[in-house]
Amino acid sequence: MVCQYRRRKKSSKQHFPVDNLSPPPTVKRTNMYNRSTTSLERYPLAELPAGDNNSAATCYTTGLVWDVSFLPALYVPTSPTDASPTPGPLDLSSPSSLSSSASSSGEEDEGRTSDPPSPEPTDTYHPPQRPKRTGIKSHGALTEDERVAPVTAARPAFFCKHCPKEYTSLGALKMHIRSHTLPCVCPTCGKAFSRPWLLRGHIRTHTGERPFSCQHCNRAFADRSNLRAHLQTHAEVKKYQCGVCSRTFSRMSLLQKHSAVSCSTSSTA
DNA sequence: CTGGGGAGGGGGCCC
DNA sequence: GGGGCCCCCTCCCCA
Repeated sequence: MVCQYRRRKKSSKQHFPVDNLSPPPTVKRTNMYNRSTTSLERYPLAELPAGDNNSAATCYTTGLVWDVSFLPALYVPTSPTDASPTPGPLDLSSPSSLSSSASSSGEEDEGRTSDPPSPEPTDTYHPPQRPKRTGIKSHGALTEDERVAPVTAARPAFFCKHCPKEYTSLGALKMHIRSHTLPCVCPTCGKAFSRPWLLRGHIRTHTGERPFSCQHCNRAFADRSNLRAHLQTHAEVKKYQCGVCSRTFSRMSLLQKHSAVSCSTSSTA
């Protein structure tokens, strides 16, 4: 018995919610580590130059330069030509760590699952490009999943060996590594998840449980986020607003489509 | 084409 | 430090 799941791929979060009703996530998530780039990517569209949405995206991307600007403090170019997909930091401490089964020997999955049916992440993931670093000297006694770059006294960097992501705390890195090792396995269909609550939510798809109901229409949902999205349909003013025509949408994707089609000409003119 | 639901993922916060 | 939960987000599919 195989659960039929649609193939999903996570793309980079590069959209810009226009949240007129609540502070942008960047306000809420203030102090932690890796959210910075993502938060920057969520720069509200309405705050971007309204005359050129495409350029706005470009400008926004350019805005990442701000984020990148502090990276030299963290990154050490392992070589002047370190643009190759081969991640330098991974080579520093354990050249064979990549070839070894990191997920099976990592700190997370061992003993957590009997036999995760999901393919070994390290077998399939090919790190695209490790950002260049400054100050990487040596790695301490971490698991082979974890690499640390003692770059600055204030901000040590831990980064995942499975992907280019980096963290300033080991706990955050370990949390992230779970997304690679997927220690939580559905007993019904065998699908693996990174966190128990994700698994619980998935199990609801089997049981049909819908604990989250809309107070307006009594429609029930298995996922709170979906209920929240649904509540947007009841709202007169939706969460995402077009910076050009001020029309609001319940979903960012709808706003994007709208901006690309309806307001594209006016926004680019 | 638009709007909405379903499912899933990631990071942050709190305990 | 870890677990649980939350919020936000994305993608796919369908009406």
